[in-house]
Parts: sequence; structure tokens; C-alpha cells
Amino acid sequence: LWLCNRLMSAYKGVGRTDKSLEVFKWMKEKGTLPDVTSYSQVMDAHNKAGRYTAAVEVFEECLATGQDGDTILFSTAMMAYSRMGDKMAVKRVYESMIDRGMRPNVACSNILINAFSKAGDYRGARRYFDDLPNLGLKPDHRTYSVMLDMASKEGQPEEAEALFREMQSLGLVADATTWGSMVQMYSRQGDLPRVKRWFREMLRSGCHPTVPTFNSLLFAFVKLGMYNECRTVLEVMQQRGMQPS
RNA sequence: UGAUGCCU
Repeated sequence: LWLCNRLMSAYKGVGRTDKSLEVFKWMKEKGTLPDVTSYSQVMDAHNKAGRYTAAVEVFEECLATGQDGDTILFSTAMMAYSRMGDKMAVKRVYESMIDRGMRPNVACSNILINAFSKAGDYRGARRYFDDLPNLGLKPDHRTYSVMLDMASKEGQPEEAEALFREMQSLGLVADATTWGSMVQMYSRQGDLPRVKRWFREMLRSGCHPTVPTFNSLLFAFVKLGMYNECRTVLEVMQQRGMQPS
């Protein structure tokens, strides 16, 4: 069991989700009963390959074995529904954890918030965010990342700036994703001074921009017809050995 | 040995 789980993890780590599935089938054939970790890994392999329906089927198979599911198993199922764009199903799985007497952690909330945000249900997403303290949970850097992405896409600069400060006041360090949300928001608005200000501040903080971060910067230059600056961004990316998307 | 965030 231990060996199979490690193998599935290793294959998944190098993008060979097909081999993870093979190990899963093989262990069942050999009479080794998969545990919740095994099931979670197979579901995650399906998610990474875009086979969300298959992930859900494995989830149901696991529940049918009568084993007690854990937080990771359920959150992996939530991810499958989230990627399918089915926020209500995400909510159902989340609530089923509570019905079973489980205590969802902040990762579950993050998935839930993101599912609602991606579905355009900003009100619902905010409700789950605001509810965190009542559940005895503290938002983490990913919670803020999700919330900042939402504020950015929604075009709510005052909320985004407030969230950013709140995040920092909690001692959470901004990373390429959170800085990038700020850049993205102002890029979409064509607010070049603020794009520059946030991008520079990111660099000053010692954060290394990633491909999406550069893309947000590019977006502003494209929008403003600044062709030379676009070329420069691409050159910088290439100099850094990055593969533009 | 397993889950959650930004572009594509």
C-alpha cells in the first residue's frame, strides 16, 4: 500500500497521470485495498488530466468502501466540481463534510470561495470569506490570492487594495500571484502609472515575476498600443529562460 | 505517500 501510494505520487509529480492510474488498477487486482490517500491521488491525477467526471466517480467509489474520508479526499472532490464550473456541487460536497461531523479546513474554504468566484457569484464568495472567523479559521495566503483575483477581475481597486493591506497586516507575504492580481487589475483599466507602481514595488520586495505576472504587464502595454514595451517584456522573459504562454 | 490561488 505504502509503495503504491508513493509510486502514484511520483508519477503524478512528473506529469504521468496515466501511470498513476495503472498503479491504482494494479494494486486492486493484487488484492491490496486502496486507502483514502490512494483514492485522493487517483482523483487528483484525473483532475490534472481534466477528467473531472472520472474523479467524481472515484470519489463515490471510495465512499462506497465505507472508509472514513478525510479533508483531503473531500477537497479533491470539490476541486473536480469546481473545474467543471459546478459551484452548487462544490457546496454540496462541502456541506456533506459538515454533515459527517468533519471540520473542513481553510483549504476547503479556499476551494469553495474560488468556485463561487469563478462562477461569477462574488456575493457568495465574499460570504464564505467573511464566514471564516465564525468557523474558527484564519485566511491564508491562498485565501487572499483567491480574493484578490476576484477583486481584480471584478475591477474593484479599493477592495483589492484593502485586501492587500489586510493580508500584509496579518504577516502574510505577497508573492508573484498576489502582486500579479494588482498589476492585472490596473492593466485591465489601462492605468499605466499604477501598473508601473505595483510592478516596481513587487520587484523591490524581492518577488520574482512569473509568466502570468509578465502577461498582466503585457496586457497594459497591448491595451495602450505600446508596441516597443511589449517587445521588451518578451525579451526580458526570454532572457530569464521563461516560456511565454 | 495525497488536496486549494494568477495567464495559456
